[in-house]
Amino acid sequence: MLTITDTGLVLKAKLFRGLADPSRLALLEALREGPQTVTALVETTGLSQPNVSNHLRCLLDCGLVQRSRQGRFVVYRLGDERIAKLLQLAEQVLADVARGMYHCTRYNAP
Amino acid sequence: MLTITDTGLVLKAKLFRGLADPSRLALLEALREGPQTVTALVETTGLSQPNVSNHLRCLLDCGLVQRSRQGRFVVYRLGDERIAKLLQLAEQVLADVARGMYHCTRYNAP
DNA sequence: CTTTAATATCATTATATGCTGATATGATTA
DNA sequence: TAATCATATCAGCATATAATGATATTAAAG
Repeated sequence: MLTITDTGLVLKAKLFRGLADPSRLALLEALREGPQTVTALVETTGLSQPNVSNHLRCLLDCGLVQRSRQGRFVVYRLGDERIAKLLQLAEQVLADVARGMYHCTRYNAP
Repeated sequence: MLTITDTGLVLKAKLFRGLADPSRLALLEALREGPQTVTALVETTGLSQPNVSNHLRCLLDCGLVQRSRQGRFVVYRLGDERIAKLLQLAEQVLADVARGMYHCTRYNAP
């Protein structure tokens, strides 16, 4: 019996939920280009600064990004190369499944 | 500027949200073993029948699973081989990031 | 054609979560 | 040390969504 409370499943769900938001995806995609300061990420994504910090904190807690301070800036980078691979694989899947996704009425962005 | 309303980002977020729930993951993991009827999935996962049907509908709309009728049973299977690859890659990432995920206070299952 | 089995849908509820605006912290420069 | 820049945190609101219980649909069997 594959119970829902199984730790592996819950962790995997958390990982995917980290990726399941357009704002966080925008941040991760931006970081695919290379490390960025918060200010740069705010400009790149057009999100508010608190919102960016919130999402980065979330991604940091989950290990999806790392950070380091440089003077009064904080630089974020992807936490693992395979995060980029996950994003890439998702793109490939979407290339075929995109039509279904597009018409899916659930999980619409606000 | 990588705006949040960018179609690609929104679709990718939807794809990940399809995977971002323990119940749906349990269903997908079960289907990794091979095609299954709804009844079998209910037994395997321990979820209620309406709940399973709801999630399967969601996964179906998004193209993550396919279905076909066999007598009065409906058999579901994964919609694309790469779905399984996504799940596998996620497992590998988790092997390294699991500690962070485990302590992440957000996205806790109900 | 009536009954039963298998699956799907619906309304409701409770919870989770993303966003905003205000504010706090931390680090540099004057 | 005061002022300023960069980032983080917090409370509150609005929305999204997962689960449940009841009910509808579809198909086989008697």
